[in-house]
Amino acid sequence: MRVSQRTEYGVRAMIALARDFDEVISIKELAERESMPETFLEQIMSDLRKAGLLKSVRGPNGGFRLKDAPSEITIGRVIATLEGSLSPARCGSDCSKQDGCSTRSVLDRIERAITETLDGIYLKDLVGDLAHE
Amino acid sequence: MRVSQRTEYGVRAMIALARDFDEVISIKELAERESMPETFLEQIMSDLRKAGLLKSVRGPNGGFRLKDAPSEITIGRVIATLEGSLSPARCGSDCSKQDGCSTRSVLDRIERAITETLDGIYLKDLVGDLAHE
DNA sequence: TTATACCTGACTAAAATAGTAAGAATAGGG
DNA sequence: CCCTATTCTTACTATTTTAGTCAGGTATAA
Repeated sequence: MRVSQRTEYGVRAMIALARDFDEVISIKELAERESMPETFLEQIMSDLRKAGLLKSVRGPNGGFRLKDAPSEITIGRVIATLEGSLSPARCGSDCSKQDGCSTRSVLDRIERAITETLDGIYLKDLVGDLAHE
Repeated sequence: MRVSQRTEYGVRAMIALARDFDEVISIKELAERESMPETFLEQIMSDLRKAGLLKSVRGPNGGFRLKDAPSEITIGRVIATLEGSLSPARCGSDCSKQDGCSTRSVLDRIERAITETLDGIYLKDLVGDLAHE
C-alpha cells in the first residue's frame, strides 16, 4: 500500500511550485532544490501538465508553474493523477467474483477515507511545512 | 497505492473463517471455496498464524481457526499484518531529507485516516457481506 | 503406520518501479 | 538567422516486488 517514489517526487514538486507560485521554475532548478533525478522528474511533470495541473513554458528561461492557485489544488487531485486513482482496489467495480467482494466493501471504505482526507488538503496548506510538524 | 493480491487473499480467508467461527477449516477447503491458489494461501495463513491471528491444528482434519472472536479482530490488524504496515510512506519517521517532508505530513495524514477507518471495522461486520452492498 | 494436513525455505516468471538515453520541437537572445 | 536552453516524446534497461510453484519435512488422528 505504499505510495511510489514517482508520486512522492510529484507531490514535492507541486509543493515547491506552490511555494513560488508566481515564478516559472525549470525542471533543472526543481530537481536540484529537492534533489530529485532530473530526467525522471521530467516525465512526472509532463504527466502533471497533461492532467491540467501545470502550465509549461518552453525555450530558454522556460519551466513550469501551477495552472491554478495553491488554494485551489488539492493533494487528492495530485496524487490521484500520479497514482492513477486513489483506490486501493485491484479490480474495478465490475468485480464479480463469487463472494469475493466482502473485501471490496473494505477497500471501498478505505478509498472513501483516503479521498475525504486528501480532498481536504490544499497545496497552500503544505507550503509552510519545512520539517516534521 | 494498491493492496496486494496476497493481502486480499488473506482478508478473504479471515472473513471466511469468521463466517464459520467454530469450525476448523483446512487450507484446501478454504482455497476451493474462495478459489485462491492453495500453496500461496498456505504461506499467507502461516504469516497470519505467526502474527497471532490464527490457531492451527495439524494432522488429518486439521486446519485453521481464528484465534479470537470475529468481534475482536479488526481489519486494520489483518491488513497491517499482511501488508507490513498501514503507512503509505516509503521512509520511516527517521526521514531527514532536506525539506523532503512536507510530503511526510501528507502521508501521515493518509495513514491516520486509513488506520482510523480500518480499526473501526471488525470481522463480524463483514461476515454478512455477500455482494456489493 | 499411514494418510492428511500444516510447516518451511528455496526457487521462478511476470509485472511494476525507478530510472536513463536520445533526439525532436520550441523559443529567446545575440 | 543561429545558438542554446528548455520542454516534449519515446524507447530502453536494471532492479525490485509480486505472485506464485515446488520439494521436502513435521505433527497427529485413525
